[in-house]
Amino acid sequence: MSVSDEVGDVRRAADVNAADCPSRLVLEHVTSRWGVLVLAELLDGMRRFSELRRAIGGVSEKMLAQTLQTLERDGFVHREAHPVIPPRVEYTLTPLGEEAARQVWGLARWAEDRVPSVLAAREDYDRAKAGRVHA
Amino acid sequence: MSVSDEVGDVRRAADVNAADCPSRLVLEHVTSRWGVLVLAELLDGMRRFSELRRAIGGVSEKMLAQTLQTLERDGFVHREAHPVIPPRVEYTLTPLGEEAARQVWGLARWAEDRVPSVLAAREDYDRAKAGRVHA
DNA sequence: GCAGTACCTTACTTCAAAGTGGGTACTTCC
DNA sequence: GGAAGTACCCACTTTGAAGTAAGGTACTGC
Repeated sequence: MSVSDEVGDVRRAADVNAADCPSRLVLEHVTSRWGVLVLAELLDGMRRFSELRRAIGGVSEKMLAQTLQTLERDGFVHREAHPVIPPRVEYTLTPLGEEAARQVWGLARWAEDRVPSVLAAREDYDRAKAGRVHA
Repeated sequence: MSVSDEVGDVRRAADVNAADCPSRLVLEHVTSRWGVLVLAELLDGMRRFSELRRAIGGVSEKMLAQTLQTLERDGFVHREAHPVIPPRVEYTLTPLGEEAARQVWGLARWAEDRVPSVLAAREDYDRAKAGRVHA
């Protein structure tokens, strides 16, 4: 008899190690290629669509729009469209989104810092592997 | 004149917002679908290949092997193969990998906790959108 | 002597993610 | 009056990530 019988609720039910757990999707959305960068950028404050596009190198309009929609649907970003000409749409983090953003921002910062270590590790690995092939 | 002229080194050069920055790849490896789960699992200590396979629901042998190789090459995971029969291979985190694992573990935990909030947000979003269509 | 175990690798296939190029509707700038 | 800016959407194509299935080794146990 497990912890959550009796009622069909989700007390402690979420488990990322379960293949069909919804937490997997939540995780995949915030750690997605562009999701990470959008969240990190928004941590700095409100941004317009084209500001995000310019800030995040290499993102296409399509992917940015798609990423923002996913994040909005999950309740991480708030979208405010002003019915003016030219169109003005402002994106901000929700409290929930700020929690996520803080974590991925840390990760992004860490990745930047550790680039030299990783590059060195890769060289070691590749050299060791090449050596094994020739031997 | 920028901060890093004079020498061709990489002082403060890493920037995740630059399309061609290596930090992008580092980030993508640790935040990859299976990478997150492998790192989080290894935070608990040494694991064998088949232990990881059993622990992480839904991962195929191919993807697990591939993920472990990527993480090993980047210097996050240490692989120790014992030449015995049947083969025994032990995976552990390197100090660098532990830094990454701690962060993604936090993210995984957070995702589990926030599943109800996200599910609720999605319902709101979908309901609002459906309403707009019918109106 | 065949199944089973452990740790993969390779080949083939599938499918979703991502890029490309177009269009919209309206305004301001030159 | 033509270009540029704004915030997208849509259709199409390409890429690459992932799943499936099979093979391979060197044994152990039945």
